[in-house]
Amino acid sequence: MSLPHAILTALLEKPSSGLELTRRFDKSIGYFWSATHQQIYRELGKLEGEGLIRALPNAQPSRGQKKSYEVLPAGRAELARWAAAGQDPKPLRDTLLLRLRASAVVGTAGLEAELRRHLELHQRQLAEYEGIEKRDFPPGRDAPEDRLRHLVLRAGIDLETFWTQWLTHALTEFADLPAPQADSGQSEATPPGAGQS
Amino acid sequence: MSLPHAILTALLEKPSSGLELTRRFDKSIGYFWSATHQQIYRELGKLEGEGLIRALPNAQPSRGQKKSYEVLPAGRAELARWAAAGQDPKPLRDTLLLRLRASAVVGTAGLEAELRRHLELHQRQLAEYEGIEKRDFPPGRDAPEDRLRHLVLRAGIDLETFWTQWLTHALTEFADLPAPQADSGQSEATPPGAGQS
DNA sequence: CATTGTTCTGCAACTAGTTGCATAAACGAG
DNA sequence: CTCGTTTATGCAACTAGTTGCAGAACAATG
Repeated sequence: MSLPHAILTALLEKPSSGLELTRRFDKSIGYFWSATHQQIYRELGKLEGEGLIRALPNAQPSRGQKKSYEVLPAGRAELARWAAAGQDPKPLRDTLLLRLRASAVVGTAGLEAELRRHLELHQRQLAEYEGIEKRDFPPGRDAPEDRLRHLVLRAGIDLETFWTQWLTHALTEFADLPAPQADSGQSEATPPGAGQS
Repeated sequence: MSLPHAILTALLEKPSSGLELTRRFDKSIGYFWSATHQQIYRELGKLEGEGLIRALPNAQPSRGQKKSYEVLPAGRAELARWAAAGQDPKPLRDTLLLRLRASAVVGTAGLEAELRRHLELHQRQLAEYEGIEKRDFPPGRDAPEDRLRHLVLRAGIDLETFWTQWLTHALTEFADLPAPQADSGQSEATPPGAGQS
């Protein structure tokens, strides 16, 4: 139940149309809460129905016609309420870790390349974040809202740093592993051409 | 599409009934892929239907009666295929960061307590992981599968470490913020009792 | 002005995960 | 032996997110 609030935040920062929101989600906001344009349109409709936002009056409402929204007081109040409410962090869900664990049973074949690929992706993302930091947060800004936004960006940077370090470490571990077998489990006569679904 | 593979992994490590699986998901596997017992039962049914696992013959099949499963060769093959296949890391989705960003617009009231609470939760989790590390991975083990499992645990430890550090940093930032206002945005006459839902 | 491509909006169907509850056997206590 | 509790299995309905596609306006071009 966070997408509506992500949209409210984005609209408070700047009133926008569905497509503009989509683009902004692809950039800054999407870095920690991604959404497709279909989700966004659907949610805009709901939010309007609930009286939390409204279409800007100037643009006329017809299909294929740009329609911008702004947040109403009720929307702002709801966002404030939600931001302060208690919410537990939801447990991690990571397929790479899962695959690593599966590999402990079923063999590490092919995994190393995958680790390398992920390392590269995370390095790229890290570089992008650091570019943003240099551009948007030069030393010596301290409007409170800048500090908060910087804090969020820091989380992104530190997370990507963590992943690149962990992946690098994982790769060195792999380097001196016995050798990638197709199956290192407690082999119980797995026929070579066993097939599947 | 990872739950079936998580189950296959768990069953390869040790054939189990639905409830046993549920318990194991609450512990080790659930640390990076959580699942409820309903999900697990549903998925066990599907996997059996697809011929990837089968019920152990000894136990009789009646409701309320324990029924254990083991992985068939086809299941092992499918797991190996999946573990080696390419999968992009899916983008971060974190409500706390989102709420922090919202707070930059709508005011930081109540947020500090929430940060503190999360800090405590992450510290607790970190302590638990470290306990497991001490217990299950004493120095000097190097069976390849132990190394892999340790690597996964390391990821958990390092992630929790990251969060505790980031949250600590965030709290010091909060300490010298102007003062938590109910609304620090470009105030446009937000009536105090504006509403909700 | 018909044709084609792009921008912008949106519906519908599907997949994955969650919540709430139902049922059946097993076991212990009165 | 029956009543309540625990263990174990499972269905059904709901929520959130994803995928695939389609339609309306607008702009460029022959």
